[in-house]
Amino acid sequence: MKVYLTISRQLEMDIRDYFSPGDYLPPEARLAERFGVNRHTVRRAIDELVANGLVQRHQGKGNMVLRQPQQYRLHEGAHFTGCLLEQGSLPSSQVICSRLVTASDKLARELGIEPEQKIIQLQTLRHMEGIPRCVINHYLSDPQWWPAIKHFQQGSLHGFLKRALSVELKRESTRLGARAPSNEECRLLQINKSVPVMRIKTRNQLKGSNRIAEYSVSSARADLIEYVVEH
Amino acid sequence: MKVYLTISRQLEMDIRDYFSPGDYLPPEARLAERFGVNRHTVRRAIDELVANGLVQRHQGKGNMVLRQPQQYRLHEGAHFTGCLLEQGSLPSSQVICSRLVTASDKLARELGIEPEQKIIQLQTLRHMEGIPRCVINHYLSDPQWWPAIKHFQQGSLHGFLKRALSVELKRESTRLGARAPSNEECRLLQINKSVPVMRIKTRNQLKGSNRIAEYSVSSARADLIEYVVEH
DNA sequence: TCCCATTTGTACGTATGTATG
DNA sequence: CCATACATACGTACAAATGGG
Repeated sequence: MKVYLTISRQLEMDIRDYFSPGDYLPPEARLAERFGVNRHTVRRAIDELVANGLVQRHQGKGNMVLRQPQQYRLHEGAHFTGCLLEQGSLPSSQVICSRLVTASDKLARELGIEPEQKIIQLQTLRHMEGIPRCVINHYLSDPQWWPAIKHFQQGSLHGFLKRALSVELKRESTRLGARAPSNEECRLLQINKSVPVMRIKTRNQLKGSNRIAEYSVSSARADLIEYVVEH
Repeated sequence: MKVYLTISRQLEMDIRDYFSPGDYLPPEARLAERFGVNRHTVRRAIDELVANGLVQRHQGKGNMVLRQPQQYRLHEGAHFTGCLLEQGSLPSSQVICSRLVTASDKLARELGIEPEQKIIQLQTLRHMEGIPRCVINHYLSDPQWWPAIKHFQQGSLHGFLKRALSVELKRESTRLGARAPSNEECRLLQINKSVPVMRIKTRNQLKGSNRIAEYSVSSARADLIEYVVEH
């Protein structure tokens, strides 16, 4: 029997019984000592856990438990179902970071502005039942909103814009795709590369105008989220 | 710069220039010698190619090239854009197979019928520009349609139903997700496991009734298709 | 800022097991 | 049975990231 597979299974059981998501496994060196094998063999075993999305490696820190083995049966019911049109008005989002950036060519095109202009970037993360499920990058074309926006912490972005700036937004377009997650998405959503993310790109106009005020890209864990379209 | 990454990139270029899908790379030992590195380092480089779906390992035989690197640049423009609501009415679909099957519990639930009943299954594949992009499984709850349906070869299913059976369907629900492709989807869409598929599940009622007449599951290559939602 | 201990990441070397033809 | 080629496992060393003093 392959050593790394038996170790991998033992670690799975350990995780189930003694660890919680967010915990760090013992250092590889210690595990190697405990199992009486070389550190490479432990690494190979942990590779399996990483490939199965159970564990995430953090250089210099350790190997973090993402979730329990019995929880990672994908696509077996118990999905969350989101509404496709609620983007930006989600009440339970939390701001990860917000800053002024210069618009890339691509972003400028989406926002209908000239490249190199300053825009506001806002990154929010949405949890449900304590699990991060969706990360959204909002791009706002009007840098004059910055003094107000930088105090936005959590809740509904569109609600905040209305309250703080008397601005109302109207959906102009919605595009829908899927792809393998970026490294940053893996980190924020606590997944690994094998779990696709669904991506929703929306453009929102200022109400009563046809200028694009906001462009947002949402990435949702495809193993936990399913969207419904309203008819 | 990390050695294994530069080797991996060199191998990608070699594959593009000198290898065809189905070819075998030189043995790892030879590559190690050629690059002046240890065999483990070559293995690590090939791991990257395997993870990107470029190469498959065959113990005792060698490492087989699956496809060319330039084919797998994902999400770099030149997407096809589909409309989310056109399912079943696609004119350019081609029937892969059609048959009478017994409904599983899951399908019965979706169709609102009892399990074990006979239903019609229709599998269609949609090409665009010669590339298979979307495979759809249609399930029709009324087996009496079978004599007519079994002659359906290509075109719009909903159009055919209207012409041949005077039946009109109306969308009742649309659900949207993404996941890694099944083996069958890999085969039909000519992709490998690293390319996610977007899945659209729809339920269609008989017009003027609320019985579900059709349940369909569409799987589209997420690297080539983006859907737009009409407002 | 800098140093240091800890921990993961990369790279080398060697040996043996296992599948293929 | 044999040669070839990939798979696993041992060992060693140093690089790179992290966090605390």
